[in-house]
Amino acid sequence: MMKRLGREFYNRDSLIVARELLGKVLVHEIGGQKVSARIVETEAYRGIEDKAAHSYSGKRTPRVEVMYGGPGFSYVFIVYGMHYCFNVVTREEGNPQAVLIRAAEPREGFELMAQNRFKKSYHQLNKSQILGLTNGPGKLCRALSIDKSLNGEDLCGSKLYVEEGNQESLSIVTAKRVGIDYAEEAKDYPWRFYIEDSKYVSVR
DNA sequence: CATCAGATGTTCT
DNA sequence: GAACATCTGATGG
Repeated sequence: MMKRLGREFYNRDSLIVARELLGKVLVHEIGGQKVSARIVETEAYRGIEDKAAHSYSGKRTPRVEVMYGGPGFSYVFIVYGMHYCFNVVTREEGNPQAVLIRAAEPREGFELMAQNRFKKSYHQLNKSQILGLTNGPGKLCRALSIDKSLNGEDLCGSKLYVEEGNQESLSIVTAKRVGIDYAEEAKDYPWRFYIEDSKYVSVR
């Protein structure tokens, strides 16, 4: 049984949390079932001063409200009208930062993930479907049954949380964030991180 | 393989 | 109306 990350882990700058989440395991327990995946790709969104962040310039709408709360809660929103994105809220109350979880490697609950993504049994999936289970922010949410009902969920609880992975040494790649062409100079900031040798990274 | 249209909730214009 | 922290299926190489 691995240790669950506590409140203080999340109460730091998004750039630190984004790096340190790599290799950790995202867990969702639903009705006795446990689904989990090893985080391999993240992006930091640094709040008020980050033109790519939903909370840029202190913008405050019902959607982003949870980003203004304390650290260690989930921020789930809908992108392009049909997909969910899962973030962990970082920094103290009033400082609206977050880390987007972009990709992960399936670890437990393969059957449920296969059903959620393809309405098929895991052993019926081809290679490309297996690699496509959780290699993107929307896919990951679908596979792990993460939707808007989990917006604002306490990640220090026992339903949706992150736990330590094995203490391996990772080769981390730093890159530009994805899908934020509108963000002017911020679109080029190197605030995306991924594990170099993972097959589940969304884009290279 | 690559490219592209189409799906559509929330926010902003 | 338009744009968006995306994915899928169709079409052509």
